[in-house]
Amino acid sequence: MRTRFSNQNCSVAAALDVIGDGWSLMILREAFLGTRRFSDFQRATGAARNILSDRLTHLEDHGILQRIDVGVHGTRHEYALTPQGKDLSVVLTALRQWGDRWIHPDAEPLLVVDRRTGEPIAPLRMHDAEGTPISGRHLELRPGPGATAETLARFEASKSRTGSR
Amino acid sequence: MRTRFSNQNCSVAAALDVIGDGWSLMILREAFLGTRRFSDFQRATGAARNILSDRLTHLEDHGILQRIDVGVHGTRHEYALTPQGKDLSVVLTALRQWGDRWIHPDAEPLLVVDRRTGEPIAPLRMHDAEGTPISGRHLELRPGPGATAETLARFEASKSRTGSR
DNA sequence: CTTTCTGGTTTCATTATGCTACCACATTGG
DNA sequence: CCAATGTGGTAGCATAATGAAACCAGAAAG
Repeated sequence: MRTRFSNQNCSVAAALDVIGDGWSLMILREAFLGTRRFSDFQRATGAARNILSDRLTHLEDHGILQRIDVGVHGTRHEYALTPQGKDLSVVLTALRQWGDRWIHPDAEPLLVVDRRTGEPIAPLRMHDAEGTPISGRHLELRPGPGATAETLARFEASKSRTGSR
Repeated sequence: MRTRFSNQNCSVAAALDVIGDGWSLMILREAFLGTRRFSDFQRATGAARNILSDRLTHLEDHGILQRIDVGVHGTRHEYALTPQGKDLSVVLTALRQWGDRWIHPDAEPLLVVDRRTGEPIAPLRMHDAEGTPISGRHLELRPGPGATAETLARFEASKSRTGSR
């Protein structure tokens, strides 16, 4: 079976179990462009109908999309982003900006702009608790409140070897 | 064959062709934790050795990792992040923060902290060109300099129907 | 009341994944 | 120097996921 990652005590792994499949992210990309109907997703992504059906159900089960009845007697519906789904815009934007920088430099297919000014938004950056931009070499990962004993053990081990990373 | 997305004139799709597979992101997560050796990646991710070998080669081919000889006579090597690979830290962080918020609320397995202060970094946000935080409803996607005729046509079509999104 | 559209499900061939075993070369210990 | 062990893979095979196409039921349109 396709390995699931959720047992790894890691939010990255947990997120990947929900959206870590290529089609899911393509569906979400379309959802952020305003697509809501099954057949529109199909046309826009090119996914096979069974795969699309499967992924839409999966995203609904995980609270990313919600199915909303539209026709009068309701076998017809739309898929809308939930707040949890909308919160993925940062992930999509991070991916898009990375792709723009390294794969399509100076030829961005799409721009994320501020609709009030028409100006592209700033590249995403990381900031410290006070809001000051922080460079990659000042970042460090360390166990949090949800760390398991296994996670803690791993950090103990690496701390003695290196200064971590 | 597994469908590739690069033909879609979209940086998200292009990025997914490079890192859009579950194992690739798990490998990158480990790389950011300081892992560099084949067997360490194997232990940490649990990926089968052939899959791991395949993905490491793929990531190297796409400029995310570079293979560095270490043993004296060099059949032994390490995989290090390139600048292009390091630039994925925003993507990983976005995924981690989303997973922390929605899947492990109040029980984050790992925290991204500023190593100088030990304080967790701020949640990623989007900002306009002047650096002011911008809310999701003010964001809009529009064709950029690399948009194909097809992309442009699609935006023309949707503009007439709705006010876009 | 027939036709078409939407939103799927089923079937089946093709690919990718995940094990396990195996292998070549290097290093280590004695 | 020689054996044992570690590293970084490949090879082969069973199983699971994917993708294409056909099929289908209910709703809407005419």
